[in-house]
Amino acid sequence: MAKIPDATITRLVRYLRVLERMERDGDVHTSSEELARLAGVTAFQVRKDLAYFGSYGTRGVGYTVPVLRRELRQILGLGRRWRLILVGMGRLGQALADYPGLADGYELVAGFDVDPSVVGRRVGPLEVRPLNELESVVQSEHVDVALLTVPEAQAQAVAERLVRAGVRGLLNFAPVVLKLPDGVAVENIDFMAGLSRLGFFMLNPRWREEMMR
Amino acid sequence: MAKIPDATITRLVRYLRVLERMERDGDVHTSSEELARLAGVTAFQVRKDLAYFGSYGTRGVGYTVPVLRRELRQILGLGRRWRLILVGMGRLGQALADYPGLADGYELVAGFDVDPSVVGRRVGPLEVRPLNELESVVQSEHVDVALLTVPEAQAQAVAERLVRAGVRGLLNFAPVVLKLPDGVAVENIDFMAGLSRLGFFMLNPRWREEMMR
DNA sequence: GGCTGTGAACTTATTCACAGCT
DNA sequence: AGCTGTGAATAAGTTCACAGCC
Repeated sequence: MAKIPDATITRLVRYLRVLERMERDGDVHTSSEELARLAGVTAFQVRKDLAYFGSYGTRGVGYTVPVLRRELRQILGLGRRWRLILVGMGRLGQALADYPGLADGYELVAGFDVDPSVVGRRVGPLEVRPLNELESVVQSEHVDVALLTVPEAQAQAVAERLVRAGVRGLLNFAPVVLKLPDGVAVENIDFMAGLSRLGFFMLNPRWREEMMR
Repeated sequence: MAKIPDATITRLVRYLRVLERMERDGDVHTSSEELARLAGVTAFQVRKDLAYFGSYGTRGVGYTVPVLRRELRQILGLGRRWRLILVGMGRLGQALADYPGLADGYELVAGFDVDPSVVGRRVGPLEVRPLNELESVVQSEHVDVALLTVPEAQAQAVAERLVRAGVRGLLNFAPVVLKLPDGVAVENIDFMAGLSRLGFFMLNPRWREEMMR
């Protein structure tokens, strides 16, 4: 099977959001046209993106919202409930701990911090544990993914500990490029990088067509 | 001048980070080779990315760290100090308000919330203002960018208010695709989308080469 | 001699047109 | 007749090889 552009994966997430809204609104039937409009892409793109994975619609008819939704959730790994931990329970970690949207496809099993004044506190559904329990909890609780919300300076070291302990995926909120072995999936949520890109686009409003200088 | 891939912009941010570390470490001189290694890309890519904007090195010699750093900051709009506001002072907003990294190229001028129990409180360097002062502050304080940290349900409406008030850039933390007029720069910081992509990559460790099914 | 800057080759991604089902 | 699924055409982005300059 063909190699899949990772822009496709990003778009699948969008389609899924659109479908989930449709399902909440009670819509049962849709088309590549409508999906495209609501996701802000072209109908060609929708069909091509889906075609990488299979064929989920009916020619001449369209797509059935709950069916396509289920398939996309499957593809994106939301078929299983990933087990997550939060590492770093500062304000960002705390905000994530009781973000209700997480409850959907994920199970938050623990939160860690080094700071003794935070350890033991209850945050959302979690009691904060000391960082030295990290390895044992990752193993005993079969943790899949860590949300890394520690300060920049510690991010690389903590990430390495997590990988050694057996975590397979990392959602990194620190503004550093983590160097980790292959086989570990990493996504970066880097708002400072976003701000810098924003600066560029504001300075160059016509950057899509022509460039400054 | 040529059209610039936006992947290039994302990489420029990385190069800048590498250069800033080099400068802190006192390195004055570098090469496309070294930059590439530290940024995790190829030397060709570094040179091509820079070439879109000008020529900042010396043939046979390499690049001067402070010079290239200054140029990249210029390109990414860090030459000027953007004026920011925070809209939504929940835990995420609060975490951003006293994130020290922001102080660098940005000036946080105000924070807003609807919740009367938050309004008036001091958060980091800010006193939280009521949302109905939004328009007047955006104008009087010449706000460039809003960091949008309101709940999903309000994001679109608040974004529209911000744009009408004259904000030119939006860093959107809500998991929705904002529909806004052209000319407004938007960057999305969407950790739920990141988690979904992570799920895909964990299910398909060889996604780069071959695909499942 | 060595490293940058860049046109040309190649690879990947998107757009399109239409064949294939229902 | 209508809308999906997909091979082929086009466009975009990356890699490369080497010309240009220090």
